[in-house]
Amino acid sequence: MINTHQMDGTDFQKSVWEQLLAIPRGKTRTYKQIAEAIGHPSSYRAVANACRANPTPITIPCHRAVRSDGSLGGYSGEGGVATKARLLSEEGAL
DNA sequence: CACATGACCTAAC
DNA sequence: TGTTAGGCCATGT
Repeated sequence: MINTHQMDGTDFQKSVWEQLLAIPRGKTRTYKQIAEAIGHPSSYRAVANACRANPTPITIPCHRAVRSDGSLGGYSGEGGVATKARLLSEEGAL
């Protein structure tokens, strides 16, 4: 288990990261769904920013966040969206 | 405090 | 199906 509360960032970001960690392996959630999950249904923009501001893409499965259209969106980690697509493919979410 | 940024969303053409 | 335009919110400068 990982304590997001000991990481750097605002409470909002911590909440977002917590939801990301709550996403089961092989599954994907839209940014808007995450926004609703943390109690900020209209902050989907900030949610995407929180993911981008994610300090540890390794510890946090930020690659499980996709767009409502089904597009991958983006990825700040190494390899960019290419790595994101590969990770999802490895997990069977693609 | 005001402006600019971004891994977005929805509707309209 | 692809593109354009407007709205939306937390963060950083």
